[in-house]
Amino acid sequence: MKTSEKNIERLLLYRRILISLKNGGKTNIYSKQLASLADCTPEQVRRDIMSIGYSGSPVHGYDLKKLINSISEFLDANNLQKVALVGLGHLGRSIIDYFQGRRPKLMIAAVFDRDPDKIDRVMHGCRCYSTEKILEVIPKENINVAIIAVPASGAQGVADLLVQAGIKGILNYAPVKLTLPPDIYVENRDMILAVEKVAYFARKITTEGSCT
Amino acid sequence: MKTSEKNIERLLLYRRILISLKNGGKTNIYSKQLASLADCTPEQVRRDIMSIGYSGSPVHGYDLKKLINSISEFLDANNLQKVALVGLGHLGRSIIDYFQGRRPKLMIAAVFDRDPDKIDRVMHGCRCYSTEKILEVIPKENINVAIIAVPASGAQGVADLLVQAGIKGILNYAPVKLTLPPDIYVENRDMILAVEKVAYFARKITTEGSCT
DNA sequence: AATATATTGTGAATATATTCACAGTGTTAT
DNA sequence: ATAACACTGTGAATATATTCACAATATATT
Repeated sequence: MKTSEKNIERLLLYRRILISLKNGGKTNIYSKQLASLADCTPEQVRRDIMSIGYSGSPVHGYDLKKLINSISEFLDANNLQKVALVGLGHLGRSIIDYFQGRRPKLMIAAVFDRDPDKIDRVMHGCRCYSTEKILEVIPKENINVAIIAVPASGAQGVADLLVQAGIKGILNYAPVKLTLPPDIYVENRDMILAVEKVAYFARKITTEGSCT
Repeated sequence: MKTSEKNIERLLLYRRILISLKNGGKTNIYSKQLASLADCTPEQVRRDIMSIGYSGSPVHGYDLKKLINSISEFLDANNLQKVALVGLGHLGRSIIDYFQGRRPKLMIAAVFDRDPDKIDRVMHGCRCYSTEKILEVIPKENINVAIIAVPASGAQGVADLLVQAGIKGILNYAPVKLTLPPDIYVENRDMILAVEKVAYFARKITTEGSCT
C-alpha cells in the first residue's frame, strides 16, 4: 500500500502511545482501544497497521512489543539520523529541550546561529556554529534534516543555504512560506497561522455550537 | 459551501501572502500567481475564494485590497479576540515574540506560569499570572482560545483547567495527545512528532529520489 | 463438541478533496 | 467593429481517504 502523510502522522502517534502503554506494563492492545487514544477510528488503526505489513490476532489484538518494533522498522532509519537546528533564540532552545534525547534514532547534531555571542557555546552536547558554517558542517556531518527557528526575515536565506548544503527535509517554524525546489520536503509550523486557525474554530464553536 | 480545515489554512496563508504583496505596492493578482506563491493549484485558489463569496474579474483577476478585506471578514472576529498562553519557558516566550502585535484582531491577553519567580512579571504588556488563576482570569477576560506551552507532564492538567474555564480552542505544543470533550477544537503542534515526520520524508527522498 | 463472542482483515460503498475542461467575460489589438 | 486573448467560475470527472459491513478466526463457555 502507498502511505500518505496522514498515515505517517498517525503511525508516529500510535508508536508514541504504544510505547507509553508498554512502559505502563501493558502487553497487547485492540484497534478499538488504540483508536480511542489516538482519536481516530478502529478501521483506520487496522488499515494503518496493515499498511506496514504487521498483523494482529483476532483474539489478542496486537502484541505491543512486536507492533512497536514493526512501526519503528518502518519509520526509522537503520542508523542514527542527524538533524541540524538553525536559530538559537527562545524557540531554538525550546526545541532542543523538548526534542533532544527523546528519540533513539534521531539527534540534533549541529546548531547554527548568527549571533557571535552564541557561537562556540555548547548546548546539550551540541556546539553552536556560525550560520556561515552551514555549507561546511552539514555535508561533513552527513545531515539531511534541518529545523528553521529564525525570525521571518532570515528564513528564506537560511533555507537556500540548507538546500545548497544537501538538506532534503525542512521543518520550518518561521512565519513565511519558503520557496524551494520541488524535491525538498517542507513541513511548515507557522505559529501565527496556527493561532489564527485555532481562533477561527474556537469562535465557530463559541458562536454556533459544536464543530469538527 | 462548507469550509474544511484545509480551506481555512489556505485562506489564512493567502491572506498573509496578499498582505505582503499589497505592502509591496501590488494592486491585483491572478489565481495562477497566488497559487504559485501558496504552493497549490489555481483551481484551488479560485474555489477557496469562491467559498467566501468573493469574486474577481476575468480581466484584472482579484483586487488585492478587496480580497484581503473579504478574507478577513470571513476569518476574523468582529472585535478583538483574546488568547491565553500557558507556560513561559523558552517556548512560551518565543510564541509571544513571534505572535504578539502581528494580527490586529488577535492578542495574547493573559499569560500563566507555575514558576513563582515569573508571576507578576510583565511580558510585552501581559502580566503573568499563577496557573492557579486560570479559572478566575479566563472567564473574566472573556478568553476562548489558549496555547499550551508547558512540558508534556503538565499539559493534560492545564488542558482540563482551561476547558473548565470555558476555553473552546486549544493550540497544544506539548508532546502529548490531550483527552478532551468533543466540542473543544484542538490543534496539536507536537515538536517531536514533527521532527520525526520530516526525518521520515527526508530519508525517503535521500534514498529513493523525489516524493510528495 | 457445539455455540456464542469479540476481534481482525478487507472488499465495497461512501464521503471528501482535487483537478480537468470549458463556457462566459471584458479588454486589447487590429 | 470584430477577433483574439487571458482570465474567472464551475459542472463533471477523477483521485484520495474514510467508513461500512461482514467473512474468517480463535478462544471461552455451556
